[in-house]
Amino acid sequence: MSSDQTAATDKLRAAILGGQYLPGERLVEAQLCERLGVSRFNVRAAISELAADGLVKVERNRGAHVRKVSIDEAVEITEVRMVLEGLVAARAATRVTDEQASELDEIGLLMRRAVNAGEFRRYSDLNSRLHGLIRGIAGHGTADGIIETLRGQLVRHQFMLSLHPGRPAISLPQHERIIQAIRERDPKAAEHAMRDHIASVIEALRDMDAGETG
Amino acid sequence: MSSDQTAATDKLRAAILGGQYLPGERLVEAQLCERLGVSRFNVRAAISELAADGLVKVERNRGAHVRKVSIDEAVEITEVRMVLEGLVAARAATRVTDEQASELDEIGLLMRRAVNAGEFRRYSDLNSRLHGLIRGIAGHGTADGIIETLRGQLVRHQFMLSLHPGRPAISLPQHERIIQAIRERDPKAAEHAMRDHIASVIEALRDMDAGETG
DNA sequence: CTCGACATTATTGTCAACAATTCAGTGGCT
DNA sequence: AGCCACTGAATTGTTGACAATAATGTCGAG
Repeated sequence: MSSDQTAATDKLRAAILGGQYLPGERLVEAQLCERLGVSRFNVRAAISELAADGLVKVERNRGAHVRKVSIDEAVEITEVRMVLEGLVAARAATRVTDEQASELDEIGLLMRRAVNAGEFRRYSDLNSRLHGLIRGIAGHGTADGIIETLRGQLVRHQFMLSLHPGRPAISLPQHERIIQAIRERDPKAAEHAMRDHIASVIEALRDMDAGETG
Repeated sequence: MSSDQTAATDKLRAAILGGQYLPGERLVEAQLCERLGVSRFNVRAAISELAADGLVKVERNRGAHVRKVSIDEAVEITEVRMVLEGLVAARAATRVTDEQASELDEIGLLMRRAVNAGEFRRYSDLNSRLHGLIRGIAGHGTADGIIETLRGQLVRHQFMLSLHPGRPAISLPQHERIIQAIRERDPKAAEHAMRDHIASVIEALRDMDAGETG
C-alpha cells in the first residue's frame, strides 16, 4: 500500500514540473493541504523531499517556494549532465547487447523520420527515449539517479530549448554518432560523442539567454 | 538563530561519519532523542535529511538504518566523482589566479615532503585540502554540492584506502601533474590528469576488495 | 504625506498524545 | 518437531493543538 506521503509528493512534483506553480511562487502549506487533499504533515514531508531534489527551496520560518533556476545555473547543471551522460554512454558501449543495439538503431531511424517530417514533439519524445535507453543499458545506478534529479531542475529550460527552431537539425547527427559509437562498442567514442552533443545543448542554452536579454 | 533541527542533523551526521554507528545499524528514533538531546520531531527531520544525503536509508514502517555501501557502489560513486572532479579541474584551469596557483604549488611541495617523511595522516589532510582548493578555484556550485554528498557516502572506504600502504607513492606524482596542468591553465590536461588520478583510486578500491574477499 | 512603532494576522515550527504497523515470542494444533 | 494464528511489546506514522516567527496593516507624530 502506497502512503499519502508518496502520493502527495508525486502530485506536488508533477504540479511543479507541469508548470502549475511558477518559479519563485510561494508554496503555502495550508493551501497545499486542500490542493492535494492530504494533511499538513504529508505536505511538509513532500516539500522537504522536493527540497532535497532541488525543486523547491525552503527558508526557515519563511516557507517554501519553487526554486528559480538562472541561466548560469542551468548551464552548470547541464555541464554536470554532460560529464555524467558521457560516463554513462561509455559504459553503455561496453555492455550493450545485440538486441539493445538494434533498439538503438531503430530509435535513430525514427528520429531521422521525425525530423524529416517536421514532427518536433515526436522527436523530443524519441530524444528522451534514446537517453533513457542508453542509461538503461549502462545500468549505472549512481549516475542515473543524479541525472534524473538534475533533469527535474531543468524542465522549464529544456522545454524552451525543445521549441528552438533548428535544434533537431543540429542534434540529429549528434545522436546518430552516439548510437553508432555505442553499437561499435567504442566507449571513448561514445563518451566523446555524448559530450559533444550536450556541449552543443549548453551552447544553445547560452544563445537562448542572449536572445532573450539582448 | 540556528534551530535544534540543524544541530541534531549535524550531530547525527558527524556520529555516522565518525563511525559511531556502523553500516547497517538501525537508528531507533527514541534512542536518538536521548543521544542527541532533542525531541523526536527533530530526530525525524534529521533522519530524513540524511536520507536525502544517502547516508541513511529509511524503509516505511521499518525505521532507518545506516546505509551500507558495497564495493560495487563505492566504485560507481567514485566513477561519478572522477568525471565531476575532472570537470571541476578543467574549469579551475581556466579561472585560476596567480595567487591561487602559488597556493597549489605550495600544497604540492608540502605533499612531497609529507610523503618523504612518511607522514601519511598529514598527506591525507593535504589531499583533502588540494581537492578542496581546486573546487574552490573552479567555483562550480552544482558539481561541488554533488561531490560533497558523494564524499560523505564513502568515508569508510576512503578511510581504508588512505591506510593502504604504497598509495601515497602512487598518487603523489598524479597530484603533481594535476597541479601543473592547472598552473599552466590547460583545461584538457587538468581534466585528464584528474581523471587518471581518480581512475587509479578506483583500481585501488577494486584491489582492496579482492584482497579482502580472496 | 512619510515614517516608524505598535497591533494584527497569516504562516510556519514544535510538541505530546494517539493510531497503525511490524516483529518476536507463545501456545495450540496436526 | 513443524506450522499457524495469536498476543503483546517495541517502534514508527499521523494528527490536531499550540507556540514562535515573520508579514501585513494601522495609527499617530512630525
